[in-house]
Amino acid sequence: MANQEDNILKNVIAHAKEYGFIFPSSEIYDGLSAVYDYGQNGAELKNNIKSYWWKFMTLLHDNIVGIDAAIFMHPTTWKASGHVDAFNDPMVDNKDSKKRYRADVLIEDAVSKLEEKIEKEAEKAAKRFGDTFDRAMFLTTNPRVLEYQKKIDETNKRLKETMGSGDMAGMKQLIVDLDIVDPVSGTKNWTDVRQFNLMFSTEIGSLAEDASKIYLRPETAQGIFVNFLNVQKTGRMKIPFGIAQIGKAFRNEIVARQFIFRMREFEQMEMQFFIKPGEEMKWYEYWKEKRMKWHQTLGLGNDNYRFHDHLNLAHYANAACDIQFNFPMGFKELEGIHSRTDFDLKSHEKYSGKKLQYFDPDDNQSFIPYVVETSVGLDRMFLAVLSKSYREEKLEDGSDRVVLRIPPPLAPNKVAILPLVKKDGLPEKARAIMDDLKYDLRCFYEEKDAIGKRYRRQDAIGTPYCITIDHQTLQDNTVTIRDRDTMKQERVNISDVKSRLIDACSVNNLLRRI
RNA sequence: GCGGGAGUAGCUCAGUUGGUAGAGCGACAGCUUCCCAAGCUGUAGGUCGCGGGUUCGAGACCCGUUUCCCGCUCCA
Repeated sequence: MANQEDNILKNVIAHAKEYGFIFPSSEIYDGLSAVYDYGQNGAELKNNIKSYWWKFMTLLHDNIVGIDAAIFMHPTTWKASGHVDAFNDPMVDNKDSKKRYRADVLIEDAVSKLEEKIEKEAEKAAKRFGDTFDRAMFLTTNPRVLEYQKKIDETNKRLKETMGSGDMAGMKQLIVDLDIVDPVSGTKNWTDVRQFNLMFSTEIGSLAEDASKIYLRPETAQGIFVNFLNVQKTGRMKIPFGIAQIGKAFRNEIVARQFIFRMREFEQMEMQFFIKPGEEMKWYEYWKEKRMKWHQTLGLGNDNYRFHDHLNLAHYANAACDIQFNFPMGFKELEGIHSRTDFDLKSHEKYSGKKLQYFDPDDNQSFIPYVVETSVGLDRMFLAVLSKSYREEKLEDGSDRVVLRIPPPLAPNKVAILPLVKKDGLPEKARAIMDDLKYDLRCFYEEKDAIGKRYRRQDAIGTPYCITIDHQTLQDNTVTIRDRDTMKQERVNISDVKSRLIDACSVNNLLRRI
């Protein structure tokens, strides 16, 4: 079973490359780990997914507007968001409690416990010896104290060394040697110590001495939060309202694998919805339902989606869940829906010294809004569509075909224009038909090879319709429309073709069904 | 990050104990005009992932490196 599913992913990856959807980045130089390029068909599919999302947010909701913030942001942004602290320290997880600690803090705590032990020994001795107690003498001669002190000195020395050299293994060994237990679970079941440096950095300013370090954003959300007031004021937005954004984000993942599921450079489609404090659970439920509906309307199969509640909440959230999708490698996160409270705006207020509040004219009070966030991984969405569309079919006549049953509004090409033969004026007629369609529909023209072969080629890239121009076309202005999924053909008048195809292939019509 | 496997034409692969690369499919051009990939003719593609070593000689052997896949680990 698992093996079969592995093969599906493998075949999808091979198909994606062979038909111009996804290529490994800089492949002629052996590629770059966990970085991929979208090819001629992939770029179209990706743009169509973006369009479906963007229009859903900004056309269907008159209280949601879109922005496009820069990838570079002021470094303090990432202090306020919590990313600098969480991403740049040596961290270690306890596998039982699932809690994450700074390794150096754990070790320092252990040292202070040893110091407390020495102090206790000294107090005990002081009681026993009364006035004759010589503390300095005791501390330098008592064997137990000396043992503790030796351990403290040694630990401090090793901590300094490992921190200085970035020796994570040495730090882990220190945790093991000190028998440090997790205060929550009480176990010593630790992961390796890892330097969390998940943000990519670069320098701004071309003069080396003036250059200052800045980060490539690890999430797009902060671009929305820092623009909260700009948008609210210039757009005269009234709460509740949302700000949507599609853009790239970057994370230097330790392990990035599974094709485009986890990449170092990826794209997010995010909407932050600003609301009154106390109403967050209402809106959280509202957006859970809305977003699920958006996914299911694509028609990839409702059983392939499920909610997954977060048990361990991130530092900013008071409720969070994923919409998971049934990928070839199993159910995995496709979209996150988080109730972020006022964590982000409050933090930006603190760091920037600027008020980030909303004045509510109803009760003449200003407050920091709460936020409900929905965030889709665009590349994951792409993988969801591609992997569920991919079919290896056995036809009635015994032959095979590979078809991408991509929802027509998302398909890279909407229609292929195929003259049955390349003579007798059929190509000219076909070109004329295409010239009429090309403003509204992405067309693909081809006259080479047998018609059946051309149909199969279109199946492989997910073109939902093929128009075939034959000799009868020249007589009565009819063509056949061949359906990708049923492979059935229907003869229709040329004048009816355009509206029919637009009906079936437009993103806007898909939106109407949500 | 650790362990295992793989990297030969666009794709799938072959290449016998080391003697300086092949097939099928595909692509392209022409013929054929046949509505569901399989007719005919011809053409173009590879310094065998990269670097080094052993050897008279390496796609084959050794070392390093890189990319991908699988398992473990990890995953705001």
